[in-house]
Amino acid sequence: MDTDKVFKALGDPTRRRLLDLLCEQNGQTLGQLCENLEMARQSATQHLEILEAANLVSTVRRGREKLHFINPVPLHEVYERWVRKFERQRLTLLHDLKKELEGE
Amino acid sequence: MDTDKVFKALGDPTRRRLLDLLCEQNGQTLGQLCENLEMARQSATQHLEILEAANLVSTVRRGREKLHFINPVPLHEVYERWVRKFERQRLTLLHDLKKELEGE
DNA sequence: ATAATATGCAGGTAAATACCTGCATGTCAA
DNA sequence: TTGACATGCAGGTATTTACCTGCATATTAT
Repeated sequence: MDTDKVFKALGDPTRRRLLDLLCEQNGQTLGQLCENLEMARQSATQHLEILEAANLVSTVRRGREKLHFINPVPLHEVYERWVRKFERQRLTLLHDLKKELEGE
Repeated sequence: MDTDKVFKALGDPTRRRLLDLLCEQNGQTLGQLCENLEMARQSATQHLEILEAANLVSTVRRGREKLHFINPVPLHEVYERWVRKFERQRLTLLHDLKKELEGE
């Protein structure tokens, strides 16, 4: 997994909106997705390319249409490998802060 | 929580590195953090300001030093409110894909 | 007091990013 | 086959971003 691509992809609100839309209804076409965004089709295409490069979205052609499917695996991997390690800190934060303020 | 600020903050590898450094040792000064980055102090300062604006880092002044503490709460909230909703999709993805390929 | 240290502030530049318009290609339906 | 439709491709621009240099301020130690 390319962690940087995943985080960069998630760093834009339009792309998170696209993932939201696919979460509501998976397998939407480019046109369908565009109806819910306030931007030109080409802009949406670029966002979808970034999501696809991050492996957050997979596509399948059906005739002249392109269907988009969400892939939640990278999200879960990001959580497993990156977010969880910080959760331990929640318990020790106040303790560390107090110690530091006391001059260690 | 400002979701956009959190995601934008996490979208940069230097800022994720800073969070990693704080995870290893909480409460580091700006100078300590800079020793582990290959960039000017002012650049690191800007990154830390972004992390602070996203509430991922809190700071405390001690004399002429500025101590930085990681705050994992926004990360956990991002996970709770945003990542979890996509996990359900993991089970239905293949099913949806198959249905779509068959022409629905 | 003064020198060293830690950080803050004010810009300036180059690259990345997000957006667009215009035209081309491929597919379906009448 | 021809017109309508869905998407692809090639640029162009304006904003944002990441980085820097130079100088200012505040704190500590001698």
